[in-house]
Amino acid sequence: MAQEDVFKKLVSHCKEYGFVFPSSEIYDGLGAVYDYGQNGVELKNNIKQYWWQSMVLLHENIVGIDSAIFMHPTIWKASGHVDAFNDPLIDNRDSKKRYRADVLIEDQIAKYDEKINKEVAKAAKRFGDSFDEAKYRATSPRVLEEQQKRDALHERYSKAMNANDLTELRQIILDEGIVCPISGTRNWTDVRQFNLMFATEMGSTADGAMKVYLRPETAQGIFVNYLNVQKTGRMKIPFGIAQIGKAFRNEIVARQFIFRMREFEQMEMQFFVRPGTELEWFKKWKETRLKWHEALGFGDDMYRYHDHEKLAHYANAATDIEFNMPFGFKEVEGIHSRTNFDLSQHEKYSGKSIKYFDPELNESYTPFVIETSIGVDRMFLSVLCGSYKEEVLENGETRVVLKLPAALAPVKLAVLPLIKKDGLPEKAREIMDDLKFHFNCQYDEKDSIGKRYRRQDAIGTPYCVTIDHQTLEDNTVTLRNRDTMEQSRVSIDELNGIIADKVSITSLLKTLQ
RNA sequence: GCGGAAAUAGCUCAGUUGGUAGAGCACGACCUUGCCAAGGUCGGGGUCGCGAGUUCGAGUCUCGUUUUCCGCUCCA
Repeated sequence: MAQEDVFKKLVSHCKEYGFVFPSSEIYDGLGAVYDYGQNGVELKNNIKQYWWQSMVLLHENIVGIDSAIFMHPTIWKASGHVDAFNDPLIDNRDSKKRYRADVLIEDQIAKYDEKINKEVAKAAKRFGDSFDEAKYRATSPRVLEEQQKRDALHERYSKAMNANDLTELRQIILDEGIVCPISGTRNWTDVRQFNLMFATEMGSTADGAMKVYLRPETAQGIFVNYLNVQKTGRMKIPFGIAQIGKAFRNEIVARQFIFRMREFEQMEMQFFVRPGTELEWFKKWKETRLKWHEALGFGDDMYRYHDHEKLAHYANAATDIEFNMPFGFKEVEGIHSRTNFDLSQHEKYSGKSIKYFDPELNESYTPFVIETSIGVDRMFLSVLCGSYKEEVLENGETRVVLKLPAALAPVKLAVLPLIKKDGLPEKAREIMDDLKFHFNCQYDEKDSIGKRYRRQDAIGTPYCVTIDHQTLEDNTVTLRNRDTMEQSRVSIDELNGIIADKVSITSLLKTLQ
């Protein structure tokens, strides 16, 4: 089966079995926004728990925070987010190329300047003047005409830019007869402002309301709090701060199911180190993070590093951990050496010193930062892609099974009375009432036993126990394994001991040590 | 954003030159059965994505629109 088909089936499977639903579906949906269903939320919570515990429990020098989604707007000026993504863009329908509208117009202004200079040069030659003299005295009708045109255009353009008038920008392009350098046509779309950040207003909208943004990344919440945490937690460098939270990006093109969403969740850890040691720590976190992924058991060949050659403005080293999705190797996690860019910027824009005093060196400095940043939703998708299997059984039938790592499975155990009479349901309920305190159990008495096993396979439940007539006599049940489909007879008293350890996050964490 | 394709029940799909909305699976109740998607009876569920237009009559034809998929483009 082609990989794309697998992906399509996986998307259907997610909806059919309560993992992921399109947002606002009964209103035709909302682009690139998805909701997690009853099984999806369990899987997602387990992923978050696995990450959080691997960071905060296993590292004495890493603590967590939970910062607000709204932050002071100047933070996004300091971080570079406001300037970096605020361009008016226009497309040419024939060449299908996209241009910055302001750049097109500025090029046009430059063309007028060229013309004017040419005319001036001619005049200079004619009258034996120097170029500057000629320019100063330029009075030829041609020069004046071009100058007027240029100045008019410049004024109109500045006005439009200041007013952020996109319709006017487009009109200027049309009026000036600007053509696409590739297609040579004037078949332009509307001008659109692409700002990556969602904005809203805080306070009364009547007047004096402050424009605030929904955070496009969680990292800044850590940076602006790092000194609070360091001081109140008596943290010594090197130390880290972890955070899980929602972030929002107004993506131009958001596709590929939950891979690129407009509202998404990040798990970020910013690690503060002494300047000069950052590349050592970068290397260490690269390795640590890959191990975390590999511990899930999907196979080490499903992952690879992708080192960045073109670095972001804040980084001096960067790599991605990619997972082999049905649509190719795709970034799931980024590990960046962010230098002291963010902290320095916040010092500059806030005017406050946020330097760390290093008691060992007896000096103050702005720490360097190693960031590990993973998309929860991408992680969720990679786990599902790695788990989704269609197996051909001995009898020739196919079963769909999610071979989820037991610690991540939404339901750990299904409790199934073989038939729904003769006191078997009552006995099953007794077992449920005992085990439900230890892990997530599901009771099912509907349909044949085989059908119920398959239903549990489809949501990735690692274990099923079946209560039969023998159970009433000797207090034993059959324990069925999802992956091997093998059954063994065990005592009810042993159940918790056998299952609890295998399905706990702790068991997964221990493999990291 | 551009181009192409698609949208009918929870899922997968059928629906003839325009003439009363269908199947399988899934779901609910009851009966039967009893360890890997069993059988029977009955039942619930769709203004055919949405909005116009043509027509006596539109799931079907036309236009618009929304959403999804595939390419391109974009993605500190």
